[in-house]
Amino acid sequence: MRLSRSLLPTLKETPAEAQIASHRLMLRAGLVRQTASGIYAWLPAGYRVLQNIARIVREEQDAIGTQEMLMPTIQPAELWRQSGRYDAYGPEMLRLKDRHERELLYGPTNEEMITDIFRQSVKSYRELPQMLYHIQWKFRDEVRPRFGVMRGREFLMKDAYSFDLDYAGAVASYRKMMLSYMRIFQRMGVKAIPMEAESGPIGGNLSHEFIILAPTGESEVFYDAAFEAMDFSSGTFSHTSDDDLERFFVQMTTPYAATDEKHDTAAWEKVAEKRQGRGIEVGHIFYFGTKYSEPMGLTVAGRDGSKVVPHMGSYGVGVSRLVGALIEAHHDDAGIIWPDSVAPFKAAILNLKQGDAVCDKICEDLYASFAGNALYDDREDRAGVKFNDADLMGHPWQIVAGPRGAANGRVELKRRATGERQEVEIADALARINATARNG
RNA sequence: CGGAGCGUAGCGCAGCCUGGUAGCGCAUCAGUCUGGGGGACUGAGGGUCGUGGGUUCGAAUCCCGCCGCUCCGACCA
Repeated sequence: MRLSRSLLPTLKETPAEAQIASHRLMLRAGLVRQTASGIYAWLPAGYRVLQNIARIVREEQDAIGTQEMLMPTIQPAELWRQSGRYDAYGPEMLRLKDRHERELLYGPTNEEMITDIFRQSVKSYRELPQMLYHIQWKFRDEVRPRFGVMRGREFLMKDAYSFDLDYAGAVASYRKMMLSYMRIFQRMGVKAIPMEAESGPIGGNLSHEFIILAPTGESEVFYDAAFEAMDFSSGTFSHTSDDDLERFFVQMTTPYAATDEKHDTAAWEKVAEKRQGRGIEVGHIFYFGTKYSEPMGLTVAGRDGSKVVPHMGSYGVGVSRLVGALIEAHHDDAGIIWPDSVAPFKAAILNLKQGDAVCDKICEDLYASFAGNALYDDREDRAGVKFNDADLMGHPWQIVAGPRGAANGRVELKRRATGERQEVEIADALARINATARNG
């Protein structure tokens, strides 16, 4: 994108409503604008980040064999009556009526709908197990939205659902999902730790929430330093091997990890290397057996012809929340520091002397070589403005083209995360940038 | 849902207490000079003061209602 022709409204001052760092920075960096309490519009740069996060989620879900689909945001009340949740859910659910007075709702989650769809078409044990997911907007009418996109009312969530013939199968699905989640968060450059959780209104009895560490997180967390060295990149564990899944699950659930709600001081005392900090919940997985399949009449024929009620689980990642959470984990006084894998652009190109033939040529050539994956600051502004905006927006790399180096065909390359700057040949700058993994 | 606060130009704010027809900084536009960390000067544009009603000769200012937003606490991907 050319900055001079982009809707990328950076702010020098912080709007009064923003309190925490990520909210302030998202507004100042021109990523989002609020349209109502807890409801946000995603501007071009913010939307690119959102899509990058969704892309990583998608790739890692696909990698363990989860099928992507898309369910609607609006659901009939009837389905929720079948599960018993229509009355149980309470005022957090946004209820609507159409012109015929039919009762509808804006989905806060999709267990009922996926169960309904599944029961219509799947009739035999031969078709199980299956895992399905979609990335779709949800609405929960929070009493008190706050923290920008981290606790909005409308939010983008990846929700997945597993269907297995029995408990053992469901546990395997659950572990695959946990593995997929660890890979997702690792690729986004954050340390996530699964912690045992209450299963809440979704129901069930096996549940973990994924907490990423950030100094401004909402809850206090306690964990064993053993988590810090773990690596989940592909190759370390196979999602098709039961032994690997077992080994993985044991590794994840053996070291101590708890939020303040479930903190056990006696067990904590025994941890050799203690870590304590703040955390933000970005994912939550549940096994809930037949909580929905049973009342909604989902059955398949078993091997012997008898009816089998599938065991289910559901698995959520807060995609839009992650945008805020990643900023909480990666920022400094000057602005955002995007991990390479989710940054809206690979690099920013700063033309320090717009209108200078040599600078313009260098920048135009550079910009063309990025094929749209760079932000070209071609504004008629002074150097300081461009430096500050680039730092604020958090591009992993800045390529600075000014008259000082341009005459010798050199540019300055700055790494946002470290602040390191050096003058290099143009080709070297491109080589170094391309060496950083685009997709994490 | 309990408690508190705010709404005046794109953003940040003053003015309100003690009514007299709106101001500051930044941003924007034009021009000149500048040119490697938010530059300087000159000039210009932009606000039915959230909204409806009331009091008054006169309301941003006082009174009442409504709407919106935020913060603290209880609750949540």
